[in-house]
Amino acid sequence: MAKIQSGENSTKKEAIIQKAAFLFKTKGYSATSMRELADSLGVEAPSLYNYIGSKSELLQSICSKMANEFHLNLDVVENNTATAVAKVEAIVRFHIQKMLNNFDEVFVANHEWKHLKEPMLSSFLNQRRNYEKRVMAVFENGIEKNELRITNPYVAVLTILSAVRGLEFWYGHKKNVTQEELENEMVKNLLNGIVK
Amino acid sequence: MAKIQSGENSTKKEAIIQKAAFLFKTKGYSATSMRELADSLGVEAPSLYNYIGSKSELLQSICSKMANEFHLNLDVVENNTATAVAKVEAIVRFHIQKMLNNFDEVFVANHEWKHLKEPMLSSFLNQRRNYEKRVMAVFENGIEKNELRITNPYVAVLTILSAVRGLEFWYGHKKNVTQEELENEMVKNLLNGIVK
DNA sequence: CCTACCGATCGGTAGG
DNA sequence: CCTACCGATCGGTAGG
Repeated sequence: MAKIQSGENSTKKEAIIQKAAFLFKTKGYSATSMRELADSLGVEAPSLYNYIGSKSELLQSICSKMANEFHLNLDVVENNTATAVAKVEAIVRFHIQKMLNNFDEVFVANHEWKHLKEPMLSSFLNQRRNYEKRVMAVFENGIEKNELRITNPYVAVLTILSAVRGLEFWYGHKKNVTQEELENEMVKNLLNGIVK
Repeated sequence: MAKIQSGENSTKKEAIIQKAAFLFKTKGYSATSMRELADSLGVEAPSLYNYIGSKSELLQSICSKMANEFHLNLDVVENNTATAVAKVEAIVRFHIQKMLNNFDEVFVANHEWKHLKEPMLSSFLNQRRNYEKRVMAVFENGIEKNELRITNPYVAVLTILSAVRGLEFWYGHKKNVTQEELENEMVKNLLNGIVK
Protein backbone atom coordinates (compact mmCIF):
# COMPACT_ATOMS: atom_id res chain seq x y z
CA MET A 1 0.00 0.00 0.00
CA ALA A 2 2.70 2.40 1.05
CA LYS A 3 4.29 3.81 -2.05
CA ILE A 4 7.99 4.25 -1.49
CA GLN A 5 9.52 6.96 -3.65
CA SER A 6 13.21 6.21 -3.20
CA GLY A 7 15.78 6.75 -5.93
CA GLU A 8 15.45 3.25 -7.21
CA ASN A 9 11.69 3.44 -7.36
CA SER A 10 11.91 6.71 -9.25
CA THR A 11 13.90 4.94 -11.91
CA LYS A 12 11.32 2.18 -12.05
CA LYS A 13 8.59 4.78 -12.28
CA GLU A 14 10.40 6.49 -15.12
CA ALA A 15 10.62 3.17 -16.96
CA ILE A 16 6.90 2.61 -16.50
CA ILE A 17 6.11 6.08 -17.85
CA GLN A 18 8.32 5.54 -20.89
CA LYS A 19 6.66 2.26 -21.74
CA ALA A 20 3.24 3.76 -21.11
CA ALA A 21 4.03 6.58 -23.55
CA PHE A 22 4.91 4.00 -26.19
CA LEU A 23 1.71 2.03 -25.66
CA PHE A 24 -0.56 5.09 -25.39
CA LYS A 25 0.90 6.33 -28.67
CA THR A 26 0.53 2.98 -30.40
CA LYS A 27 -2.90 1.88 -29.19
CA GLY A 28 -4.37 4.96 -27.60
CA TYR A 29 -4.87 5.59 -23.87
CA SER A 30 -8.24 3.88 -23.55
CA ALA A 31 -7.27 0.83 -25.55
CA THR A 32 -4.17 0.27 -23.44
CA SER A 33 -4.76 -1.90 -20.39
CA MET A 34 -2.68 -1.93 -17.26
CA ARG A 35 -2.25 -5.68 -17.69
CA GLU A 36 -0.74 -5.03 -21.09
CA LEU A 37 1.58 -2.39 -19.70
CA ALA A 38 2.63 -4.73 -16.89
CA ASP A 39 3.17 -7.56 -19.37
CA SER A 40 5.51 -5.48 -21.50
CA LEU A 41 7.51 -4.70 -18.36
CA GLY A 42 7.64 -8.33 -17.27
CA VAL A 43 5.52 -8.00 -14.11
CA GLU A 44 1.92 -8.57 -13.03
CA ALA A 45 -0.52 -5.67 -13.16
CA PRO A 46 -0.92 -5.12 -9.42
CA SER A 47 2.83 -4.70 -9.04
CA LEU A 48 2.69 -1.47 -10.99
CA TYR A 49 0.77 0.16 -8.18
CA ASN A 50 3.83 0.05 -5.97
CA TYR A 51 5.37 2.70 -8.19
CA ILE A 52 2.46 4.64 -9.60
CA GLY A 53 -0.89 5.82 -8.28
CA SER A 54 -3.16 5.14 -11.20
CA LYS A 55 -3.40 4.81 -14.96
CA SER A 56 -4.52 8.40 -15.34
CA GLU A 57 -1.51 9.59 -13.34
CA LEU A 58 0.71 8.14 -16.07
CA LEU A 59 -1.05 10.19 -18.71
CA GLN A 60 -0.81 13.28 -16.55
CA SER A 61 2.95 12.85 -16.04
CA ILE A 62 3.54 12.63 -19.78
CA CYS A 63 1.34 15.61 -20.66
CA SER A 64 2.66 17.99 -18.02
CA LYS A 65 6.27 17.06 -18.72
CA MET A 66 5.84 17.97 -22.38
CA ALA A 67 3.95 21.17 -21.62
CA ASN A 68 6.76 22.28 -19.30
CA GLU A 69 9.48 21.58 -21.82
CA PHE A 70 7.80 23.59 -24.56
CA HIS A 71 7.18 26.53 -22.26
CA LEU A 72 10.74 26.41 -21.00
CA ASN A 73 12.08 26.55 -24.53
CA LEU A 74 9.92 29.55 -25.30
CA ASP A 75 11.41 31.36 -22.31
CA VAL A 76 14.88 30.73 -23.69
CA VAL A 77 13.95 31.78 -27.22
CA GLU A 78 12.34 35.00 -26.07
CA ASN A 79 15.43 36.00 -24.14
CA ASN A 80 18.20 34.80 -26.40
CA THR A 81 17.24 35.68 -29.96
CA ALA A 82 17.15 39.15 -31.45
CA THR A 83 14.85 39.25 -34.45
CA ALA A 84 11.34 37.90 -34.86
CA VAL A 85 12.53 35.80 -37.77
CA ALA A 86 15.20 34.20 -35.60
CA LYS A 87 12.59 33.51 -32.93
CA VAL A 88 10.26 31.87 -35.44
CA GLU A 89 13.06 29.72 -36.79
CA ALA A 90 14.15 28.70 -33.29
CA ILE A 91 10.61 27.73 -32.37
CA VAL A 92 10.14 25.72 -35.55
CA ARG A 93 13.44 23.93 -35.06
CA PHE A 94 12.64 23.07 -31.45
CA HIS A 95 9.28 21.64 -32.46
CA ILE A 96 10.86 19.54 -35.19
CA GLN A 97 13.57 18.27 -32.86
CA LYS A 98 11.15 17.36 -30.07
CA MET A 99 8.96 15.60 -32.58
CA LEU A 100 11.88 13.53 -33.83
CA ASN A 101 13.61 12.90 -30.49
CA ASN A 102 10.74 12.47 -28.02
CA PHE A 103 8.20 11.14 -30.43
CA ASP A 104 6.12 8.95 -28.11
CA GLU A 105 5.64 11.57 -25.41
CA VAL A 106 4.96 14.43 -27.82
CA PHE A 107 2.44 12.29 -29.65
CA VAL A 108 0.63 11.35 -26.45
CA ALA A 109 0.54 14.96 -25.24
CA ASN A 110 -0.83 15.97 -28.64
CA HIS A 111 -3.50 13.31 -28.92
CA GLU A 112 -4.41 11.71 -25.64
CA TRP A 113 -4.74 14.80 -23.45
CA LYS A 114 -8.51 14.57 -23.86
CA HIS A 115 -8.49 11.59 -21.50
CA LEU A 116 -7.03 13.69 -18.70
CA LYS A 117 -9.30 14.09 -15.69
CA GLU A 118 -10.24 17.38 -14.14
CA PRO A 119 -8.68 19.55 -12.91
CA MET A 120 -5.62 18.47 -14.94
CA LEU A 121 -7.57 18.69 -18.17
CA SER A 122 -8.38 22.37 -17.67
CA SER A 123 -4.89 23.12 -16.53
CA PHE A 124 -3.38 21.46 -19.59
CA LEU A 125 -5.68 23.31 -21.97
CA ASN A 126 -4.87 26.59 -20.25
CA GLN A 127 -1.17 26.01 -20.64
CA ARG A 128 -1.61 25.20 -24.30
CA ARG A 129 -3.71 28.28 -24.96
CA ASN A 130 -1.06 30.33 -23.23
CA TYR A 131 1.68 28.84 -25.38
CA GLU A 132 -0.21 29.61 -28.56
CA LYS A 133 -0.71 33.21 -27.47
CA ARG A 134 2.98 33.65 -26.82
CA VAL A 135 3.87 32.25 -30.23
CA MET A 136 1.26 34.47 -31.84
CA ALA A 137 2.85 37.49 -30.15
CA VAL A 138 6.17 36.66 -31.78
CA PHE A 139 4.51 36.72 -35.20
CA GLU A 140 2.67 39.95 -34.46
CA ASN A 141 5.89 41.55 -33.38
CA GLY A 142 7.47 40.40 -36.64
CA ILE A 143 4.75 42.15 -38.60
CA GLU A 144 5.16 45.36 -36.63
CA LYS A 145 8.90 45.37 -37.15
CA ASN A 146 8.31 44.68 -40.86
CA GLU A 147 10.22 41.40 -40.74
CA LEU A 148 7.42 39.14 -41.93
CA ARG A 149 5.28 39.47 -45.02
CA ILE A 150 2.18 37.78 -43.67
CA THR A 151 -1.19 39.45 -43.36
CA ASN A 152 -2.83 37.16 -40.82
CA PRO A 153 -0.59 36.03 -37.94
CA TYR A 154 -3.22 33.61 -36.73
CA VAL A 155 -3.29 31.68 -39.98
CA ALA A 156 0.50 31.79 -40.21
CA VAL A 157 0.95 30.27 -36.75
CA LEU A 158 -1.67 27.67 -37.56
CA THR A 159 -0.03 26.78 -40.85
CA ILE A 160 3.53 26.59 -39.61
CA LEU A 161 3.05 24.77 -36.33
CA SER A 162 0.66 22.33 -37.97
CA ALA A 163 3.10 21.55 -40.71
CA VAL A 164 5.74 20.70 -38.15
CA ARG A 165 3.39 18.75 -35.99
CA GLY A 166 2.37 16.84 -39.09
CA LEU A 167 5.70 15.04 -38.87
CA GLU A 168 3.92 12.62 -36.60
CA PHE A 169 1.73 11.32 -39.40
CA TRP A 170 4.76 10.37 -41.43
CA TYR A 171 6.91 9.05 -38.65
CA GLY A 172 8.24 5.67 -39.60
CA HIS A 173 8.03 5.95 -43.36
CA LYS A 174 10.58 8.62 -44.06
CA LYS A 175 12.75 7.44 -46.90
CA ASN A 176 16.13 8.73 -48.04
CA VAL A 177 16.08 11.74 -45.74
CA THR A 178 18.30 12.36 -42.74
CA GLN A 179 16.91 14.17 -39.74
CA GLU A 180 19.13 17.16 -40.56
CA GLU A 181 17.99 17.37 -44.18
CA LEU A 182 14.38 17.08 -43.12
CA GLU A 183 14.72 19.85 -40.59
CA ASN A 184 16.55 22.24 -42.89
CA GLU A 185 14.35 21.59 -45.89
CA MET A 186 11.19 22.04 -43.85
CA VAL A 187 12.39 25.29 -42.30
CA LYS A 188 13.29 26.54 -45.77
CA ASN A 189 9.94 25.56 -47.23
CA LEU A 190 8.05 27.24 -44.45
CA LEU A 191 10.12 30.39 -43.96
CA ASN A 192 10.68 31.25 -47.58
CA GLY A 193 6.99 31.72 -47.91
CA ILE A 194 7.03 34.10 -44.97
CA VAL A 195 10.32 35.94 -44.52
CA LYS A 196 10.73 39.09 -46.54
CA MET B 1 -31.63 -11.06 -35.64
CA ALA B 2 -32.49 -10.57 -39.28
CA LYS B 3 -31.13 -7.24 -40.30
CA ILE B 4 -33.52 -5.52 -42.69
CA GLN B 5 -31.81 -3.06 -45.01
CA SER B 6 -34.84 -1.21 -46.39
CA GLY B 7 -34.71 2.44 -47.37
CA GLU B 8 -35.87 3.61 -43.99
CA ASN B 9 -33.31 1.51 -42.17
CA SER B 10 -30.55 2.89 -44.37
CA THR B 11 -31.49 6.37 -43.20
CA LYS B 12 -31.39 5.22 -39.59
CA LYS B 13 -28.05 3.58 -40.22
CA GLU B 14 -26.71 6.80 -41.70
CA ALA B 15 -27.84 8.68 -38.60
CA ILE B 16 -26.07 6.17 -36.37
CA ILE B 17 -22.86 6.52 -38.36
CA GLN B 18 -22.97 10.31 -38.16
CA LYS B 19 -23.42 10.28 -34.42
CA ALA B 20 -20.72 7.65 -34.07
CA ALA B 21 -18.33 9.86 -36.04
CA PHE B 22 -19.02 12.71 -33.63
CA LEU B 23 -18.44 10.56 -30.55
CA PHE B 24 -15.37 8.76 -31.95
CA LYS B 25 -13.86 12.17 -32.73
CA THR B 26 -14.72 13.61 -29.33
CA LYS B 27 -13.81 10.71 -27.04
CA GLY B 28 -11.92 8.31 -29.26
CA TYR B 29 -13.13 4.97 -30.58
CA SER B 30 -12.18 2.86 -27.56
CA ALA B 31 -13.56 5.29 -25.01
CA THR B 32 -16.93 5.46 -26.77
CA SER B 33 -19.39 2.81 -25.59
CA MET B 34 -22.33 1.52 -27.57
CA ARG B 35 -24.56 2.43 -24.62
CA GLU B 36 -23.38 6.02 -24.93
CA LEU B 37 -24.01 6.03 -28.67
CA ALA B 38 -27.47 4.57 -28.14
CA ASP B 39 -28.19 7.10 -25.40
CA SER B 40 -27.37 10.03 -27.63
CA LEU B 41 -29.76 8.62 -30.23
CA GLY B 42 -32.53 8.08 -27.68
CA VAL B 43 -32.63 4.28 -27.77
CA GLU B 44 -31.28 1.34 -25.80
CA ALA B 45 -27.96 -0.20 -26.84
CA PRO B 46 -29.31 -3.52 -28.17
CA SER B 47 -31.62 -1.65 -30.54
CA LEU B 48 -28.64 -0.41 -32.52
CA TYR B 49 -27.93 -3.92 -33.67
CA ASN B 50 -31.07 -3.91 -35.79
CA TYR B 51 -29.33 -1.41 -38.07
CA ILE B 52 -25.64 -2.15 -37.75
CA GLY B 53 -23.53 -5.27 -37.39
CA SER B 54 -21.00 -4.18 -34.80
CA LYS B 55 -19.10 -1.28 -33.31
CA SER B 56 -16.11 -1.93 -35.53
CA GLU B 57 -18.33 -1.85 -38.61
CA LEU B 58 -19.15 1.77 -37.77
CA LEU B 59 -15.49 2.70 -37.77
CA GLN B 60 -14.96 0.85 -41.00
CA SER B 61 -17.82 2.68 -42.73
CA ILE B 62 -16.41 6.06 -41.78
CA CYS B 63 -12.83 5.24 -42.79
CA SER B 64 -13.63 3.69 -46.15
CA LYS B 65 -16.07 6.45 -47.07
CA MET B 66 -13.39 9.08 -46.50
CA ALA B 67 -10.72 7.10 -48.34
CA ASN B 68 -13.02 6.78 -51.35
CA GLU B 69 -13.85 10.46 -51.44
CA PHE B 70 -10.20 11.54 -51.40
CA HIS B 71 -9.29 9.09 -54.12
CA LEU B 72 -12.22 10.16 -56.25
CA ASN B 73 -11.19 13.79 -55.99
CA LEU B 74 -7.66 12.90 -57.08
CA ASP B 75 -9.08 11.21 -60.19
CA VAL B 76 -10.92 14.40 -61.06
CA VAL B 77 -7.92 16.63 -60.39
CA GLU B 78 -5.60 14.48 -62.49
CA ASN B 79 -7.94 14.66 -65.47
CA ASN B 80 -9.23 18.21 -65.25
CA THR B 81 -6.27 20.44 -64.43
CA ALA B 82 -3.43 21.30 -66.76
CA THR B 83 -0.38 22.37 -64.79
CA ALA B 84 1.24 20.77 -61.77
CA VAL B 85 0.76 23.99 -59.83
CA ALA B 86 -2.97 23.92 -60.55
CA LYS B 87 -3.12 20.29 -59.43
CA VAL B 88 -1.32 21.07 -56.17
CA GLU B 89 -3.64 23.98 -55.47
CA ALA B 90 -6.73 21.88 -56.24
CA ILE B 91 -5.54 19.13 -53.91
CA VAL B 92 -4.79 21.59 -51.11
CA ARG B 93 -8.17 23.28 -51.51
CA PHE B 94 -10.01 19.97 -51.47
CA HIS B 95 -8.22 18.92 -48.29
CA ILE B 96 -9.05 22.20 -46.59
CA GLN B 97 -12.69 22.01 -47.64
CA LYS B 98 -13.14 18.43 -46.49
CA MET B 99 -11.50 19.32 -43.20
CA LEU B 100 -13.89 22.19 -42.67
CA ASN B 101 -17.06 20.58 -44.01
CA ASN B 102 -16.76 16.94 -42.92
CA PHE B 103 -14.73 17.49 -39.84
CA ASP B 104 -15.89 14.57 -37.70
CA GLU B 105 -15.46 11.90 -40.34
CA VAL B 106 -12.12 13.22 -41.60
CA PHE B 107 -10.85 13.39 -38.04
CA VAL B 108 -11.91 9.82 -37.30
CA ALA B 109 -10.35 8.50 -40.52
CA ASN B 110 -7.16 10.37 -39.64
CA HIS B 111 -6.88 9.24 -36.04
CA GLU B 112 -8.93 6.18 -35.24
CA TRP B 113 -8.06 3.98 -38.21
CA LYS B 114 -5.61 2.13 -35.96
CA HIS B 115 -8.57 0.47 -34.27
CA LEU B 116 -9.72 -1.11 -37.55
CA LYS B 117 -9.59 -4.88 -37.58
CA GLU B 118 -7.87 -6.95 -40.20
CA PRO B 119 -8.24 -7.18 -43.12
CA MET B 120 -9.75 -3.67 -43.21
CA LEU B 121 -6.71 -2.23 -41.45
CA SER B 122 -4.30 -3.40 -44.14
CA SER B 123 -6.66 -2.33 -46.88
CA PHE B 124 -6.99 1.15 -45.41
CA LEU B 125 -3.25 1.57 -45.03
CA ASN B 126 -2.73 0.39 -48.60
CA GLN B 127 -5.18 2.93 -49.91
CA ARG B 128 -3.50 5.68 -47.96
CA ARG B 129 -0.04 4.72 -49.17
CA ASN B 130 -1.40 4.72 -52.69
CA TYR B 131 -2.88 8.18 -52.26
CA GLU B 132 0.40 9.58 -50.97
CA LYS B 133 2.24 8.10 -53.95
CA ARG B 134 -0.14 9.73 -56.39
CA VAL B 135 0.23 13.12 -54.72
CA MET B 136 4.00 12.70 -54.70
CA ALA B 137 3.89 12.02 -58.44
CA VAL B 138 2.17 15.35 -59.00
CA PHE B 139 4.99 17.13 -57.19
CA GLU B 140 7.67 15.18 -59.06
CA ASN B 141 6.02 16.10 -62.33
CA GLY B 142 6.02 19.75 -61.25
CA ILE B 143 9.78 19.59 -60.70
CA GLU B 144 10.38 17.96 -64.09
CA LYS B 145 8.32 20.59 -65.86
CA ASN B 146 10.18 23.28 -63.90
CA GLU B 147 7.02 24.58 -62.28
CA LEU B 148 8.06 24.09 -58.66
CA ARG B 149 11.19 25.30 -56.92
CA ILE B 150 11.45 22.51 -54.37
CA THR B 151 14.36 20.14 -54.09
CA ASN B 152 12.78 17.32 -52.12
CA PRO B 153 9.22 16.42 -53.22
CA TYR B 154 8.82 14.08 -50.27
CA VAL B 155 9.40 16.83 -47.72
CA ALA B 156 7.20 19.22 -49.69
CA VAL B 157 4.26 16.81 -49.72
CA LEU B 158 4.78 16.14 -46.03
CA THR B 159 4.92 19.81 -45.19
CA ILE B 160 1.94 20.91 -47.23
CA LEU B 161 -0.49 18.13 -46.47
CA SER B 162 0.43 18.25 -42.80
CA ALA B 163 -0.17 21.96 -42.61
CA VAL B 164 -3.64 21.51 -44.04
CA ARG B 165 -4.40 18.53 -41.88
CA GLY B 166 -3.31 20.59 -38.92
CA LEU B 167 -6.55 22.50 -39.24
CA GLU B 168 -8.00 19.82 -37.03
CA PHE B 169 -5.97 20.93 -34.03
CA TRP B 170 -7.37 24.41 -34.24
CA TYR B 171 -10.91 23.53 -35.11
CA GLY B 172 -13.27 25.36 -32.80
CA HIS B 173 -11.04 28.24 -31.79
CA LYS B 174 -10.69 30.10 -35.04
CA LYS B 175 -11.30 33.75 -34.38
CA ASN B 176 -12.09 36.56 -36.81
CA VAL B 177 -11.46 34.41 -39.89
CA THR B 178 -14.05 33.26 -42.39
CA GLN B 179 -13.63 29.87 -44.04
CA GLU B 180 -12.85 31.58 -47.34
CA GLU B 181 -10.17 33.82 -45.87
CA LEU B 182 -8.62 30.89 -44.07
CA GLU B 183 -8.51 28.81 -47.24
CA ASN B 184 -7.07 31.57 -49.44
CA GLU B 185 -4.53 32.73 -46.90
CA MET B 186 -3.34 29.20 -46.25
CA VAL B 187 -3.00 28.41 -49.94
CA LYS B 188 -1.03 31.63 -50.40
CA ASN B 189 1.24 30.92 -47.44
CA LEU B 190 1.98 27.42 -48.64
CA LEU B 191 2.28 27.99 -52.38
CA ASN B 192 4.30 31.17 -52.30
CA GLY B 193 7.06 29.20 -50.68
CA ILE B 194 6.89 26.67 -53.48
CA VAL B 195 5.70 28.09 -56.77
CA LYS B 196 8.30 29.74 -58.93
C1' DC C 1 6.50 -8.40 -6.45
C1' DC C 2 2.69 -12.09 -6.36
C1' DT C 3 -2.14 -14.55 -5.93
C1' DA C 4 -6.74 -13.89 -5.35
C1' DC C 5 -10.35 -11.21 -6.10
C1' DC C 6 -13.71 -6.90 -6.08
C1' DG C 7 -17.42 -4.12 -8.55
C1' DA C 8 -18.13 -1.90 -12.82
C1' DT C 9 -18.55 -1.81 -17.48
C1' DC C 10 -17.84 -3.54 -21.95
C1' DG C 11 -19.79 -5.49 -26.85
C1' DG C 12 -23.16 -8.27 -28.08
C1' DT C 13 -27.21 -12.02 -28.05
C1' DA C 14 -31.81 -14.20 -26.95
C1' DG C 15 -36.29 -13.70 -27.27
C1' DG C 16 -40.18 -11.29 -27.80
C1' DC D 1 -37.49 -1.29 -30.24
C1' DC D 2 -37.27 -3.31 -25.30
C1' DT D 3 -35.88 -6.30 -20.99
C1' DA D 4 -32.91 -9.52 -19.35
C1' DC D 5 -28.72 -11.26 -19.45
C1' DC D 6 -24.03 -13.54 -21.19
C1' DG D 7 -18.83 -13.95 -20.86
C1' DA D 8 -14.90 -11.10 -20.99
C1' DT D 9 -12.17 -7.58 -19.47
C1' DC D 10 -11.36 -3.45 -17.12
C1' DG D 11 -8.79 -0.48 -13.12
C1' DG D 12 -7.67 -1.23 -8.78
C1' DT D 13 -7.34 -3.31 -3.70
C1' DA D 14 -6.29 -6.71 0.10
C1' DG D 15 -2.99 -9.11 2.11
C1' DG D 16 1.10 -11.15 2.31
